[in-house]
Amino acid sequence: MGFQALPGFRDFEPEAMAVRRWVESSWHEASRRAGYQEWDGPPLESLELFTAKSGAEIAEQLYAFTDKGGRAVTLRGEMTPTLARLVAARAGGLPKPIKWYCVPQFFRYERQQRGRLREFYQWNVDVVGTGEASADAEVIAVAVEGLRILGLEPDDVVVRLSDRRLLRRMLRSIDVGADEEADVMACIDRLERDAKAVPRLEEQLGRARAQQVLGWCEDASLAEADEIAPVLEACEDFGIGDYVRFDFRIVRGLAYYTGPVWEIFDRAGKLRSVAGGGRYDDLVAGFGGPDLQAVGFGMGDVVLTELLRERGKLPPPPSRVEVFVVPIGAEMLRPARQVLRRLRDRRVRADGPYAPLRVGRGLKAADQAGAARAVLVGPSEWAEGSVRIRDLRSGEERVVPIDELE
RNA sequence: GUGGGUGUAGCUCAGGUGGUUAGAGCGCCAGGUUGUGGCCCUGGAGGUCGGGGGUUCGAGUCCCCUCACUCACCCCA
Repeated sequence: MGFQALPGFRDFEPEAMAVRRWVESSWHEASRRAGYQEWDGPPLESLELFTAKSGAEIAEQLYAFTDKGGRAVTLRGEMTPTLARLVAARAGGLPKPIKWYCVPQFFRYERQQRGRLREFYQWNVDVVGTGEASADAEVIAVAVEGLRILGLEPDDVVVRLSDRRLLRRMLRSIDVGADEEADVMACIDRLERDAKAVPRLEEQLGRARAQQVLGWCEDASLAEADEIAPVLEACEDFGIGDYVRFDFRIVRGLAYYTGPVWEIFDRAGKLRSVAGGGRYDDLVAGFGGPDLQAVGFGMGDVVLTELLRERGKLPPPPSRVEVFVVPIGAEMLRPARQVLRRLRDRRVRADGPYAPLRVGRGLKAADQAGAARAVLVGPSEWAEGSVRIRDLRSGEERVVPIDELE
């Protein structure tokens, strides 16, 4: 059987690579359109950077090991600690708001399943240094723009938005204390996918209060709450109203969210979330940096690509070259190389055979390379300083002087 | 880490209750002759049937172990 990629790791053969680049290019495009600058950090970090905020247990989920210098290190499993580190070190000199994005590869030591591997690429977009709802809406709009560029529309995906402050306020109104809050939130978070969540909620809160919580999950009027309305309003302005919907059940697992939280799902609800984000105003300070508010999101390539495939949105494989040069006879091999060189100088993607071959095979190779045109370099035309250009689709041919070839 | 399902050529899959040199389609390569492709015809390469062990005269087919994939749990930064 030989060697194969480690579990949860992927090979990218040209076809898969083209898809990855296509997805990534939409991420770059959407980021740049909104004025975000790309940045990156090291793929290997000190383990402590990750355990400092998340606790030692996080090491179980990380590709952590001891390096040859005896340092406890880990492949990065997320970007937030690195971002916090950079911002903590440099924020003083940077104009606010800081609008940064990155497309790093992450590693997580977890059992793989659909939509979840041990290695993946994730688009991260963050705004640091403002608490305005307009920033929350903008990062959502940027995420949606990335999806839109890929051809995903409101009937393909939905942004479900809630707010930690609203959630906390509502729970306080039925006397859920700070100590029970985390457990109750965890229940709400899993109401959809876990049948046992409702009984557990009733166990924690009693039947009456649990019913109230379930009622909020169906209550659309909560979208008018002070915590939610400004974000929704700004989303309307940014033209993504059709994509965004208030949903009380969105909690997000992370403890560090402090305001709006949201996740993007496929409309069919068959896949894991495509993206998730929210406001984390205390995190930068928590990493020893200045007190800066922040908002951002992450979008992984794995679920997104599955969704695109399922919806039939993947683009056809790109052609390898535009032009294929076919020498007619062995003595035309050298002229064919010179033609290739001329084309490539003119930034035309062009290819040709290394060894003599029959014209029929040459045209077949041209077809397989995805070329739109074949350049036939034959003795009679070459003697007059010309080549024959064949349109591979229509079959039309014309003789063109080499000097005019481009 | 726990449990269920699956594992035959590059891809998609056939291979009743164990029986001779394991098959098909697609793809790939080469011919159908030397200046014209996509169709068609012919041929070829490619598999230690995920791996190891066991039962048997004989295992792709049965049993055990292991690895991988997959679904769920866990977790989801």
